[in-house]
Amino acid sequence: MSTAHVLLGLLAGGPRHGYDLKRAHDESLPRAKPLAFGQVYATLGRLERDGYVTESGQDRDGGPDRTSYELTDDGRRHLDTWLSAVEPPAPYVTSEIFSKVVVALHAADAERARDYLVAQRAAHMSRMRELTTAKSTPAASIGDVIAADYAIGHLEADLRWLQTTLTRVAGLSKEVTN
Amino acid sequence: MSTAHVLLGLLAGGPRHGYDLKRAHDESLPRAKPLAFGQVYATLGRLERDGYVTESGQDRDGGPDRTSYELTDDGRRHLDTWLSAVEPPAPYVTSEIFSKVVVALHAADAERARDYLVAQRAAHMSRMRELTTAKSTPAASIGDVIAADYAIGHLEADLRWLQTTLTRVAGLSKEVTN
DNA sequence: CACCAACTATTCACTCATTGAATAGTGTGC
DNA sequence: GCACACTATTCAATGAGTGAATAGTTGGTG
Repeated sequence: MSTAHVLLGLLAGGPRHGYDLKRAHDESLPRAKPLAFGQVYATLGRLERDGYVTESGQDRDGGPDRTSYELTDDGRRHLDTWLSAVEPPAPYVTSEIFSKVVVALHAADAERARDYLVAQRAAHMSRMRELTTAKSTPAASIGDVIAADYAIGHLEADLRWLQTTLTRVAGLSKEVTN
Repeated sequence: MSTAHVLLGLLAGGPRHGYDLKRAHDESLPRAKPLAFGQVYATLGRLERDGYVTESGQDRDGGPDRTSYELTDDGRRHLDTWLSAVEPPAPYVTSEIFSKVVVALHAADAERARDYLVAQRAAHMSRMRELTTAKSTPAASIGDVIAADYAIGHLEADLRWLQTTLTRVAGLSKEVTN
C-alpha cells in the first residue's frame, strides 16, 4: 500500500526513529488501521535500501538506543511525485460485500443473497450512527473530521448499493442460476 | 482477501481445475482485478491443506493434464459461514486519496493539498462518465450492472468527499501546520 | 534496596498475497 | 513439418502483515 509514502511524509518534518513514526502514523491518520511495529522497521529497511532515507544517527534519551532516519533528496522527490500524482479512480471493485453477494447468487440462491443483504444493511446503519455522533464531538481535529467524512460517505454509498441490489435481487427468483 | 472464499463459491457448482477457475472468477466478478494464474494455484494449495477442497481426479481433453478440485463437506460449511457472516462496516479508512491529502497537509501545505484535490476530482468525474455509459449498454449482465452500481456509488462518495474537503482546506491558510 | 510492572525501541520468524516468468503439452493453419 | 496460439501448471521472488521475543530504563512498592 502507501505505508511507505506516509512514512516518507512523516519524515518530511525532520528525522525520526521507528517507534516514533508508528505513533505519529496512528495519530495523524485517525481511522486508519494502526501500524504494527514490525512493519515500520521493515518498511524503513526497504526505504533505506531504495535510497529514500538514511540513518541520521543514534541517540538515547532515557531508554534504549534509537536510530533516527531522515529523508534523502531522492526521498523528497519521490514524496513530491506521489503527492502530485492523481490516483486512478476505482480501477477495480475490490469489496468483500460485493463479492459476497455475487458468490451468494452463484453458489446459493437469491434468498441467501437477500438474507445477507438485509443483515449487512442493519450493521451498516448502526455503524453510521456511531460515526455520525463521533464526528460531532467537540474534541474532533481536522484529521478526525475529514476521516469521519470519508468513512460516512462510503458507508452511505454501501447502504444505497445494498438497497438497490436488494430490490434487484428481489426481482429474480430462480432466473439467476444461469 | 476473500479470493479463497470466491474460489470456494465457484467450486460449489461442481469440480473444476485451476485454469478454469481463473476464467470463471474473472467472468463472474466483472470489475474485479483479474486473478493471476499463480495465485489460483497457490490459493488452491492452501485450501487443500486446510481441508476445504480435495483433488477430484485428473483428466485431459485435448491439452495437457489437468487436476480438478472439489469442495469437501468442511469446505461447504466454511463457505456457508462466510456467506452468512456480516462484514464489519468500514472498520478502517484505507484509502490512497485520503492518506495523500492528510500527508499533503502535514508534509507540504494547504495549497499543495488543494492542487491535488482539484486534479483528483477531474479524474474522478471523467471516470464517472465512463462507468455511467458502460452501465447502460444493452449487453450488460446482472453482474455487470451491480458492479457498475457499486463503482459509481463509491466514485460519487469520493467526489463529495473531495468537494467538502476542498472547501475545508480552503478555510485554512497556515493554521494547519500544527 | 530488591523487585516487578510499565514504557521505550528494535528484531525475528512466519504466513499470506501477488507478480512475472518459465515450463510443457496439444491442436491449427500455411 | 513448423511456427503459433491456446491450455495448464509450477516456480522464484517480493511485499505486506502479524505476533512474539528481546532488551534497556524508569518508577513505585513492600
